[in-house]
Amino acid sequence: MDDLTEMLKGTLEGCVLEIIGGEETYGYAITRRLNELGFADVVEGTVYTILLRLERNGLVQVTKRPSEVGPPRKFYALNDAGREQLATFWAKWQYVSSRIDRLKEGGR
Amino acid sequence: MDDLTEMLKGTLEGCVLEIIGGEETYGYAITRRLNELGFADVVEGTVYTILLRLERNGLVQVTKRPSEVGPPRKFYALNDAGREQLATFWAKWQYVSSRIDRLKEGGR
DNA sequence: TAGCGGTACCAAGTGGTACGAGGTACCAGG
DNA sequence: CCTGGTACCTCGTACCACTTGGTACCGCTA
Repeated sequence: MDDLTEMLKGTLEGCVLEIIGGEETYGYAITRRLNELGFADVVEGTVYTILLRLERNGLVQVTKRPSEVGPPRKFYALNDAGREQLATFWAKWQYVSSRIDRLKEGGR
Repeated sequence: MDDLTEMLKGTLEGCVLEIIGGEETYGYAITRRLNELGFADVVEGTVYTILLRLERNGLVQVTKRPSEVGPPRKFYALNDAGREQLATFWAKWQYVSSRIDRLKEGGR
């Protein structure tokens, strides 16, 4: 599937939030996870900008831990604000996707 | 529902394409239609920029017709390239929305 | 021990898209 | 004549995913 980037705007951040909500994890692993999930073209640079934004907006708690196979990892976990933001994201997604699906099924 | 603008990026153009595909129509009416459909905050300026883009990209055929209740209207209809683009849009939407729904339903 | 591939992070700049604000103009009714 | 509805457009802004390029840690192997 080619070039989904425009369609991912506004949703990719929510996806990252959901992944972090599932378990405490770090940027490199999140990228791999997204690729697994079918977002094949999402690259590290993109994920890191999202993570920095989440941190800047106070939605995550960050913990640095050493790794045995490479440089130290920055683990991200949702805080209360993050969980709230995630709920809002899913509400918006539900709203938007249902309207679009309705439009697809012939309008009214 | 508040501020869906980021989530609409990349999908709004497809929605406009779908509306035009349903029947030949014009900018002002498309805006009203989107508002009806639940995209309440979409304003005329947004729709016009999309319509200009569609025209520039050669996806629509444009016909100007006088109106009895105001200034002349610019009617838009899909051409072959437009119909193809619309099909591509729905394929992408299907792809993206299914992956996101899967992520929502606990991952794998 | 030098180099390579995998792991892991970050920064600066680009391009596309929706939106805000404002302007023009046609028309009917009070 | 003036207001409100209809109908079009333009310019600037903000935001987001992406591109490109860089740093650095680690284990393996030639």
